[in-house]
Amino acid sequence: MKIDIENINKAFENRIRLGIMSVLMVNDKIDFNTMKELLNLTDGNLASHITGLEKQCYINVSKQFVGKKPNTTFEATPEGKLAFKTHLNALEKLIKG
Amino acid sequence: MKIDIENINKAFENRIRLGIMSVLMVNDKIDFNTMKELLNLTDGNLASHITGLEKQCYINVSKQFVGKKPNTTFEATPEGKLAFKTHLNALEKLIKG
DNA sequence: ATTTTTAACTTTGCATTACAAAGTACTTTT
DNA sequence: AAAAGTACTTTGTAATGCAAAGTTAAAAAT
Repeated sequence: MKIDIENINKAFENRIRLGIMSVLMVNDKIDFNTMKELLNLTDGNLASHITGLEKQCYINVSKQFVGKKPNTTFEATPEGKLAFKTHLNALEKLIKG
Repeated sequence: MKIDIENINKAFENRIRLGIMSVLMVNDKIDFNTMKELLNLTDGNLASHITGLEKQCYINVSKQFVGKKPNTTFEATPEGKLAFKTHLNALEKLIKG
């Protein structure tokens, strides 16, 4: 009865990144400020977690103008979605002994 | 659609502590070395996470002799079980958007 | 009797992480 | 011109994670 702790992805251990990914599994695209409010974060904190996930290629960040305001949006990559699902499976297995 | 990230307990964020608690939800008591092997940890690493969980009163640690060997066992406190369940509920909610 | 092993830590040292707060740059609204 | 919004980056500090080595004490082996 050895326990599978390897498939628990370090990138998703943190609750903020867990939150970000959860949001991005349900919402195709979401912008900076919406995410910030959903998760109740400071700008800097969100930005840094986003950078982390982007570096691992789990999300894509794109910038455009909406009306005349700059707008940054996030979306999960296929790779990110897969990794997150794997993570959730590992979590589930772990919890169910 | 604000997201509940507060009920995600920081004490259980780490995968090792998550593993420890999962094991202790299923197994009433478990000893140091069994836990160590289950989770594939070094002595020091297990000891430090155990100390963390004990300080929060989520687990109890007891020592006795089995045969003639010292034996340390862990068990989750009622408080710990409740906190862990709350954590899992928060996780589930989060994941299901 | 002395060495080795087992159990369970504690300490050390280093690298990483988390996060608030302040600062930056550029734009737009007032 | 001043204030506010968007999206960062930088700074500073504290906490975390973890392997590896060291410690203590009892037990088993030689």
